[in-house]
Amino acid sequence: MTKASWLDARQERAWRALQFMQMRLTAHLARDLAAESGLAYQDYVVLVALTDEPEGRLRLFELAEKIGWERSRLSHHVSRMADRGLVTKEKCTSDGRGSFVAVTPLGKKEIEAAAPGHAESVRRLFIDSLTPEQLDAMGDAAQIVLERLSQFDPLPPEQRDDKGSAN
Amino acid sequence: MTKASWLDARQERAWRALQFMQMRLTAHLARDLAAESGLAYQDYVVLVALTDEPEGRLRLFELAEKIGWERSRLSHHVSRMADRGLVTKEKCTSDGRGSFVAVTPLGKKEIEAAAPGHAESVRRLFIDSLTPEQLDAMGDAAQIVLERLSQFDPLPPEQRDDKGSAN
DNA sequence: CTGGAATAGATGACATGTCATCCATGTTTG
DNA sequence: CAAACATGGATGACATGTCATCTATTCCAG
Repeated sequence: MTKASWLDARQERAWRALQFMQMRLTAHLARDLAAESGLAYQDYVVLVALTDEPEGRLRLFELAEKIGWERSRLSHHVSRMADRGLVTKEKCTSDGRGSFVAVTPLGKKEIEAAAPGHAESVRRLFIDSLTPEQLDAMGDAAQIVLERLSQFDPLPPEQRDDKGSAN
Repeated sequence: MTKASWLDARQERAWRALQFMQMRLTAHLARDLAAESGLAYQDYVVLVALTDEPEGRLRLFELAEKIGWERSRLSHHVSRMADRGLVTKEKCTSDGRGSFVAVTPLGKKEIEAAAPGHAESVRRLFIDSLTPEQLDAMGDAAQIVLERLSQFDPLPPEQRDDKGSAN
């Protein structure tokens, strides 16, 4: 350890454990998902977000917001998914600039086939390791961090005055 | 929600919050780091792992293990870092196949310049949002998940018989 | 010691993500 | 209404990650 930062041992432990957990967990989940379906984890995220909508479709920017991706990443990825027939792009009539992404029947089929297995993986690899209390504690903590984070986030990357007074 | 999986609402909430936290947090940290130093987050990880060692160097496979990366990813990335003069590769005398990666003075300088700012970001964006108890709880939980995970992990991706009896 | 397996690492082809930029449309304001 | 500006999205160049494969070495069984 020695350096690594100016976090104390405890903080450091927690921080590293979290990072490692995230890394390992997503690698594992992605592997399982790929093995049991033709979907990459990213495809899964997109498809869930879409099928989750009553219309089965969203404007690109809304979808990006919903899943927390950058616009351009989503644009690229949706194109690739469209090539594979998992989604389609539809022009938006009310706003000439925009488009919708919509799940196709194929996409729906794939996601429905993949979801139970994925959920099982999540349970097996993550949820089942923890008590409900621990899980809640993690969820609550994550929520809190997210809320704080959003106070910083919207700012254009410039005006951070660190030691400042606000918040 | 409706579909999304076979997790109950609580589990789902926690799981999603964690994922989002991770995503936002690392994006933010990477942005801060890049703004304040010439380092990408990945560079930081590698350099910390190396400077953390008494010798300032590690075999590639050890480094990969330590930071949880795939070999090939590390190999590529170390090459790029070597091109930038942050690390060097040294032949291993005791094992003709292997090499060491070692921090260079430049790498050391950069990491030392970057570390305090990064630590500050971690504190500001993550640690300070939580009580010490919450932080510990997260760390402990992550540790537990990691340990369970390692029971699955070493298996070659094939022999998973899901509904099986083991564990 | 020798032939086969395992290991360390490099490499190239390809998939994915990021960044800057561009275009078209929409929105605002004088 | 027109000129400036903002927004949604696409795009191409480039950075990064993954996968399969290759080479060189080491290890191990006979």
